[in-house]
Amino acid sequence: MSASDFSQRLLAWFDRHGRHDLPWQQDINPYRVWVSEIMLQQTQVGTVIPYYQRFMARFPDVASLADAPLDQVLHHWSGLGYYARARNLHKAAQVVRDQHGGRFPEDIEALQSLPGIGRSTAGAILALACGQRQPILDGNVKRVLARHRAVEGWSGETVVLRDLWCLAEAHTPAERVAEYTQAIMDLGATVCTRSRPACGRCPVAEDCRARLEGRTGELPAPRPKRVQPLRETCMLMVTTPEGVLLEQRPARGLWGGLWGFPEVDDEASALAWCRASLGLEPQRLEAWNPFIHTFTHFRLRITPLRVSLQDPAGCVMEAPGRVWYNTRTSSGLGLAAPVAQLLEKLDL
DNA sequence: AATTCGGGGAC
DNA sequence: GTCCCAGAATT
Repeated sequence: MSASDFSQRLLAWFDRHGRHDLPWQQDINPYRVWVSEIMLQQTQVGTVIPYYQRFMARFPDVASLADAPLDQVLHHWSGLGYYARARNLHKAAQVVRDQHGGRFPEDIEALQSLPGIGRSTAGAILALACGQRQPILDGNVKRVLARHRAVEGWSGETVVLRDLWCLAEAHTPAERVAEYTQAIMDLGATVCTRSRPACGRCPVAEDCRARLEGRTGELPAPRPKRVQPLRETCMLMVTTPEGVLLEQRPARGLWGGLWGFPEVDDEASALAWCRASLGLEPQRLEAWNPFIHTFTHFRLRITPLRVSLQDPAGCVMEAPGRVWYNTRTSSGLGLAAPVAQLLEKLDL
């Protein structure tokens, strides 16, 4: 069975059963495809759609994104996770503005040199928005190809990834490449699903090795398990009539560039923090129930500690990277999910 | 080559 | 609860 036959069957299937009404499939241009691809990295379509619509309403083109403050970009990203994506998106928009005359480079190498754009995202932009024959290799394509050709091993291993890229390259057609690219992703998302694939509706089932060998349940191979470490932190919620204290986190690392509560190790450190950073001795420290926040690679046990200051006189209010957050006056800040959660409960 | 980046949907 | 999603950058 030839590669061209594979793409032909996918295209015929796509015409009838593919998705044609996703937001980023309307008014297609490199910018709109780019933003969608970044948001969709490690994030499901259903989660992305409302974020995408808000983001495009506020930043309709690359110029508006490049000219916007990073805080606003992070604000529109709040809750989506992987915040380096938003920082890179903003930075890349400025590179496009300053070094490419405000137009997206249509060259795979130039595209890949932009922050946040790797091989698959560059290929997706050029295939979907420019009609260039470029392969992609996202989670959907990996799953479809690994099953169809019975590729053994986890795609996190270099050799497996190399094999999958070769297959992706070989299967990508010269004609109708944009539709093919959408087709193989749609197939992975709606038919060749991770669990219980609908092989009865698959256009390439007849020569799918995983199906023929009854191995759809074991291909593609899952990533090896690892025990998730448990870390602990206390989030200090200092409230005054003016609002609650938030600090901006360092640009790099976890929740980079977002605003959050000051974090300390324990209650003793909390008292020390108040003395050192606010210049006062808190009368009362109210510990809320701890809760667990789960990340991809560890779990975080968060103990909220509330310090209520009725009269903040004598307190150090102003400092760089510090705001007194209040739902009436503060908005447009990027907040990590558990911080947003706690702010809701504080009900300022 | 292995680790680090979030949050939520699906099961 | 587990797994992983339209991955890329960093070490």
